[in-house]
Amino acid sequence: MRWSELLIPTLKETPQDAEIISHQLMLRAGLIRRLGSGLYTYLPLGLRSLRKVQNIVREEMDRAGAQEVLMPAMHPKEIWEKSGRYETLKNGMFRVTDRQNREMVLGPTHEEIITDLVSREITSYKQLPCNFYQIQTKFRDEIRPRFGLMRGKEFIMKDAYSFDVSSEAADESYKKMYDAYVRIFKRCGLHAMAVDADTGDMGGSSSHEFMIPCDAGEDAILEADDGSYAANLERAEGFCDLPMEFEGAELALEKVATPHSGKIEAVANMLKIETRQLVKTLIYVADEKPVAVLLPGNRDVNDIKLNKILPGAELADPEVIREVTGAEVGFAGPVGLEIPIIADRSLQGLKGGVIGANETDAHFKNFDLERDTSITEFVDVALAYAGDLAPNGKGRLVEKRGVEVGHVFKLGTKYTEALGASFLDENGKSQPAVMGCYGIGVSRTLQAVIEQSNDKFGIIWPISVAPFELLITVLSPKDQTCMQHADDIKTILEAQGVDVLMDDREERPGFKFKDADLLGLPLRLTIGERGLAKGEVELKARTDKDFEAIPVADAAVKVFEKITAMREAL
RNA sequence: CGGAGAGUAACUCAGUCUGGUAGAGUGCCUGCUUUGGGAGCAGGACGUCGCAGGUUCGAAUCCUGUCUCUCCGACCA
Repeated sequence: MRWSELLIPTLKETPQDAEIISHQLMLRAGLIRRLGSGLYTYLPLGLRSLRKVQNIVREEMDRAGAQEVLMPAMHPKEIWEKSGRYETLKNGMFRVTDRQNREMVLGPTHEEIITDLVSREITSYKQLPCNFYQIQTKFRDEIRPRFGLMRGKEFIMKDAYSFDVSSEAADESYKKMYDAYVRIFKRCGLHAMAVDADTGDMGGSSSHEFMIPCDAGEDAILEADDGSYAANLERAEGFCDLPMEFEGAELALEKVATPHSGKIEAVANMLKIETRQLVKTLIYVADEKPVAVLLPGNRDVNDIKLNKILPGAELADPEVIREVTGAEVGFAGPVGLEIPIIADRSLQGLKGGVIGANETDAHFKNFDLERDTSITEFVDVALAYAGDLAPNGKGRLVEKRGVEVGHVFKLGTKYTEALGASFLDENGKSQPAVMGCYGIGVSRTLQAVIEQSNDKFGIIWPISVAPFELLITVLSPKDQTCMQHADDIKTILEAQGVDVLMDDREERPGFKFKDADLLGLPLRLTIGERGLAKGEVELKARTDKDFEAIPVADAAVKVFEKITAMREAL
């Protein structure tokens, strides 16, 4: 196509409201424009790249045996009530009413919808396994949309749903999708990593997120330095160094005065000890009953883990704490408490610790966890930190940031039971199908590509998702010979299936080169009078420093070779 | 929703403290010159100063309210 016939509004200056590099470049290269917070128009170039990502996704889904469907974006409220998610997701959904005053929601995801379909259409084990996917706009009333396409109120997602006869079979389907995801991100030119993740509102037993490591990422990841383990911080398990024995391990409990020291740091300073020698005792209320949660003094509670152990638990109010411990906030300790005590597993074997004395302005030292108290349960409830030992005992955890571009879940029978998606097995017995769901943020993936691949001049597109594969920069569009050569080469290459953009604008060369680098198409062919005088044109990859002069007669062949090689490299 | 900041030309911003003719650069239009890394000259078009109210002889500027956008936290592909 000709540049002069496309809307490619490049910007010399960086728009004010774009913070991260990929967002800035998407605006500057004329890929997208904002309508409102979290709402973007894809301009011709942006749409071309988006389509390429979609096609890669489509090819790999088809290859993995999934069938494409397209479900409505607008759903009756009732179907969401069946799964119970109308309540849990309420605030995150856009809700609308029709003229009959019927309540509808704009779909944030489609587990309920596909399961409803499957409950009607899939009735026999002979029809399983099956896997349906769609590529569609999703609507979520995000608390805070940000970073352009990274988090929008409306975004394009590929969502797939598998149904199987058993959880073993479901594991197979999960594996297939997992492998397809690895291929998809690789083909998009992304360096993705899969990490253990929390299932959140989706429910189910386990999940992996596909993360693109980059500093602008919204998620924190902990990865073992030998690469043997990686997890979202929300989910990560880490071990502090064991055993936890400190000075005074053999001595009896001894009360010490700690006036005005209701904070871990203050006590540690006063007693001249490390914070990890202290035991943090937090009083929670779950099911209207108080529970004590014990952690090393230098650790914090992972709310997600805690919520799994004590659903709905919230930190107790000061009055409750006074009632339970008989002391002001800050002096709680496990000795003498009459409520259940759960302890983080890293405290196992603690000797010589310091705890609150359940008395204002006093602590105990020489605390021995096994000797001095009885723990109801040891659990993993602490937030993991960089520097912890990985759960497999190999390697130390290192923190990274990442963009979540995909998430695969094993859902079990949560939705199939709620919506009655059961089938008859070989014995004529009715069973709920075992489900999995698999999402890719297609529009987010597109931006992640740019976030991961750019330099100070602009985008560096991987050829698989570049809006065009080749840019022909015609330096003298008014010169008939230049234009004729450019047109000929373009025609030949287009006939061979190469996506060609020809910069035929009447602009000065420097201006066009700057735009070329900003757009970042993988290969550039420069045709100018100066080169043509020697019968040459110039070929340069976006990643090359210098161009290569080639005879104009060989240009089309040479470009096709290069493009083919670039395609094959992905 | 809590915290921080910003709304003035298509874009980047000055002007607001200390009220008195609406500004610059970039971009856009016309012409001439120029033509291998964001050219030069000349001319030109473009503003309800986010919106509403108030104070004042007079408001972009002061006051009140309100809306929008961006950033930091909880949500998530």
